[in-house]
Amino acid sequence: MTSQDDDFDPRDFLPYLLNRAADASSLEFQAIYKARYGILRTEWRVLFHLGLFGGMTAKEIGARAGIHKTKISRAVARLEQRRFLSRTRDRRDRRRETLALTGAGRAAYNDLRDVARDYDAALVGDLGTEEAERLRAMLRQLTRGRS
Amino acid sequence: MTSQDDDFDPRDFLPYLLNRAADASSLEFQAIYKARYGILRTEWRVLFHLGLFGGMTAKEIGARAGIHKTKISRAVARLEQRRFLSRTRDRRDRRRETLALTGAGRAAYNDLRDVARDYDAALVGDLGTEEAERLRAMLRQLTRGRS
DNA sequence: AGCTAACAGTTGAATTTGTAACTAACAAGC
DNA sequence: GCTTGTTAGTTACAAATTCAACTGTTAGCT
Repeated sequence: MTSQDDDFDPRDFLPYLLNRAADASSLEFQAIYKARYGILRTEWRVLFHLGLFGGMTAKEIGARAGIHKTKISRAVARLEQRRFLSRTRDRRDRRRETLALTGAGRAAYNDLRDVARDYDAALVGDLGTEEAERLRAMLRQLTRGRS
Repeated sequence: MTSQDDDFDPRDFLPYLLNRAADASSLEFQAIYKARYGILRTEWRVLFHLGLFGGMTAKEIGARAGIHKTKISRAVARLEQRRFLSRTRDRRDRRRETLALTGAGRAAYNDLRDVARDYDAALVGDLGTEEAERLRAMLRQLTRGRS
């Protein structure tokens, strides 16, 4: 497959384009949750997994979101400090602790979910509804089996 | 625009899907340039801009790639240490220095460009050629005006 | 029971990044 | 020529991330 020709422009490289679009599209939203709740990207992700699925362990969040356990551990500690979540140690298996949002955590989740919805709508507006759906499908496919 | 309904699933959020696909699709390639040349992502990006466009200043690379000048500065320093690039201070404006790949730098660029081409082809294989072109166009559009 | 391996989660040290302040060089106005 | 403002690039310090080693707990095997 490897060729000698000089006909490949790395600016077209999909991982490059994906990274740039990901960075660009995250920037504004990131500024919002940082300003409103003083949280970082990993913390927002933990928040949204708990908001969406209810109680989960750190391990499960990491597995679903593709985030390393040390990052989760530190994000959970900070969210706990800010009283956005609480931990409950499992009776059956005392290594595991189930995480759940507090009232404040759920309020933040609901707020940010709404902001995300609006922001997503703006992006979809740029692309057209049908194209945006195509995009989501392709992004899921690229992630599947590779993460 | 903001709604009270509960009908938005953050797993569909485009920045989230973009970030996951970007991470997933970068991982393998990242492992390759790290293992072969001991370089990081920003260093690879600097390398590929220089390989593609020839001599440029750090500022220009940063502007084109959307990378902050401090990251560029450190990436350039490391690439210089590894003898992948050399600097030439401009006669006309002695604040500026033009960067250019050395022989070793060009060899690394050529090698990695080929790897990138093959890797890109594998991703395109997953999506289909036409869909992949659509994807690139959408990613460029999302980046445009937002970065 | 006693031993070993695996697992959930945390922590410390080294690396990397981000923010702001800095140096050196140029440019424009007076 | 001298001030003031801007620019290219670097650096210092704080914050975040990674990697490996660690604690405490469970499960399996003999």
